[in-house]
Amino acid sequence: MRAPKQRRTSLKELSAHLGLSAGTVSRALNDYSDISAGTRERVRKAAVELGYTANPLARRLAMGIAEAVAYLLPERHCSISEPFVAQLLAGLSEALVRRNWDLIVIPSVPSEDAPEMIDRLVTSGRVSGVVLSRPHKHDARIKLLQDARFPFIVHGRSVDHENHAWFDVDGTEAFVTAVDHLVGLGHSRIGFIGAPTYYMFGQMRLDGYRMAIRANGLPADDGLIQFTELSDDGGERAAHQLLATDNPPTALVCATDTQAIGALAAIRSLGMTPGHEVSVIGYDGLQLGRHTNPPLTTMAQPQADSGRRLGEMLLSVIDGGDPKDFQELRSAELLRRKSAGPNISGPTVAKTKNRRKHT
Amino acid sequence: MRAPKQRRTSLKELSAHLGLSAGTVSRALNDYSDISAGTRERVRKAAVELGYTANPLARRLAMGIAEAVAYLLPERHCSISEPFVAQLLAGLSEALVRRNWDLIVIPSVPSEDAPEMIDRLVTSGRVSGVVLSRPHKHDARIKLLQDARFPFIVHGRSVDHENHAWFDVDGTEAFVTAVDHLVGLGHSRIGFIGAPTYYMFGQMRLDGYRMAIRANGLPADDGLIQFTELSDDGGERAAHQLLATDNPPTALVCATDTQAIGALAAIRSLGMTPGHEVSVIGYDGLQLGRHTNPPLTTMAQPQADSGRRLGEMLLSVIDGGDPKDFQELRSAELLRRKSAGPNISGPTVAKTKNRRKHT
DNA sequence: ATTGTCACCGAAATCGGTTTCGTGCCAGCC
DNA sequence: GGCTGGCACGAAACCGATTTCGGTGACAAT
Repeated sequence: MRAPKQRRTSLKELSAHLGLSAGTVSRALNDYSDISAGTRERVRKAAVELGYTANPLARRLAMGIAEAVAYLLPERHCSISEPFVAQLLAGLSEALVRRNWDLIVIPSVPSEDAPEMIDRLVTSGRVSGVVLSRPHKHDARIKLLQDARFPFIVHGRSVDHENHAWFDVDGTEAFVTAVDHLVGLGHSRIGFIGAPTYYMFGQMRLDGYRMAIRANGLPADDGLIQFTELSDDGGERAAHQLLATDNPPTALVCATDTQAIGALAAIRSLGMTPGHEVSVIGYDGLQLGRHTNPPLTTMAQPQADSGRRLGEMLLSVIDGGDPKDFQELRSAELLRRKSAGPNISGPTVAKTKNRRKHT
Repeated sequence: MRAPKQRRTSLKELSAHLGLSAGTVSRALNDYSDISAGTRERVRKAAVELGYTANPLARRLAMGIAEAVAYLLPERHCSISEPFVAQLLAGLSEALVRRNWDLIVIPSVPSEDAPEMIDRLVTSGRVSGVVLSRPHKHDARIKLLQDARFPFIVHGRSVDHENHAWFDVDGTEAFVTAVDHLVGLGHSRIGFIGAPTYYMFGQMRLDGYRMAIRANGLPADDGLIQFTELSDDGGERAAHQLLATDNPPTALVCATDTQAIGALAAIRSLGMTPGHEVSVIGYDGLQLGRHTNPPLTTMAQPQADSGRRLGEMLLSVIDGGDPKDFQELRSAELLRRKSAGPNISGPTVAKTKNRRKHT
């Protein structure tokens, strides 16, 4: 009833206003060399006066460029890692907005539908690139995108990460650091609460744990390892399992902070004090960890600008860069709070010397 | 080097393959009545065989419909509420994908840039609707969208919510419930840790608190009210402030769960036990609250399907529905865990009878 | 046999841009 | 003066669809 929907000025109107042809105006605005400096400026001025900007839909169709990239939402049961999603999207969209590109969000689909989803994405022409996160070790989506020769970048890695662009934090290194820290505190029975190993990050964090256990000359005991879902509930259950054995660990490293928070609760519920009888180290660097009981020692990910970097790198790949040139590995760093303390139990190591389950 | 980029089949190719004109094929696929049933089926079949789907960019241009909506990311310092963003986006995109519409994410901008941002969104033609969240009481973006007569829906409300579509949880009611619960537990000095009141949700939760205080015949004491940022740090600081007075509250209600978690930490750091000496009720229903120390009693939001509802309602508005017909209010419900217990301190009420700070 | 109707489809305009190609004009040069 | 060569711009094709309009053939009516 009030102001009508703002009508945008079209190229045709602008060119009529200037007494020029549409093609000329278009070339003037796009810095073609066959336009005189005079008219170029005249066109520029008129464009801002009339508030002209090219209709993105028309331009995208004409140029055959989507000017948009897709972000594939992680699976729903990864939901606890969601605090990062918003940060990531903010960074991503900021990187894209500089080119006036759009970021479109694609809901996750059951893995059997992945081929169809990728195909739609690739052939529809809606997007010129894809960001995918939380990759599986053998991720069907990655293969499909590679086969289609479609630009993409992975937040994380896959077993085939030699051949694609990615941005990741070194989870293996982080768990070596975490275990080393606990060993330095006198712990020798260190449990591992892990994520499903079909996730690449789950595997790598496990690798780091195992490497560090061996490097420190500790016995490998699969009884100290529990895989569980990515939630506080999962962490709590796993911690209960590990602590209920006859020779329980004195320290736990967890694949995520939320699991670690569940582990803290489990320890308290057994009448023990986390960071005293049983130490806990998480992974993520959640802000919330500052106010858990006790404050959570954790491997903090440097992910302030990961979204922006992912965006920039993907744009480079879309521009024709070799994906192999865009692989970036960051390090997590130990954030010492209060949940990891010195081992106060006696030297139980000897007891376990020759004790091994499976294998 | 392997398979070339999948070329999509165009309408022209499909029509050539069929020996029909492009227009006819298009109308056949779009159920025009002037196409014989025979050819319609023939076209349908050929379309699936050749894997034809209309190029979205071309269709959008031709029809003048963006087939996409924008989600405006909340401001960065709202970051702690981010766990919800991913859920919301998942729901939203699922609602849109049924129509084959896209969800595009717009980074937040400083409020002085809001007019330009909204203008670009409205005139660019990239989107046919907007979802905005965490609205301010007087939100410039809302006014701009209204003036432009552009379809939008608000996740939350504004002072002008009579006149636009929205989806919200009743924060006022929730805080009445929370305060009533505490009063029922014998508390009479109940503190409030709030969000900035330029946010509509901040104001409404405060309103609920004040209403319930008055309704229970308790003295209004602004010394029991602290506004702070939406984080655990903010909650901790605010709780410290409130508990450091000579006549501290025996219970706290917090505008968000993260603030409440900070408050729990503050109480512990003062040597007291949350849920015993001082009770705490949060708001959100974060999963993590199950494993705080003690488990956090909270007003749980029913937001499993809020994203989907927002999407559906926005689509209805875009389809020409009256925004006033699409306003939906949900209720939060009290989730009793362990952080709110009976008042164990003496009847300190009398002492405060005539004590009032600021007015 | 001519006309009118209806069912069905082709041709062409359109959406709003980009890009290729061609052309008029003027300067330079022999 | 005529020829060449740029410079600067216009005309038109094109991107890949949708939609309007008009036309053809069959068939019934007169």
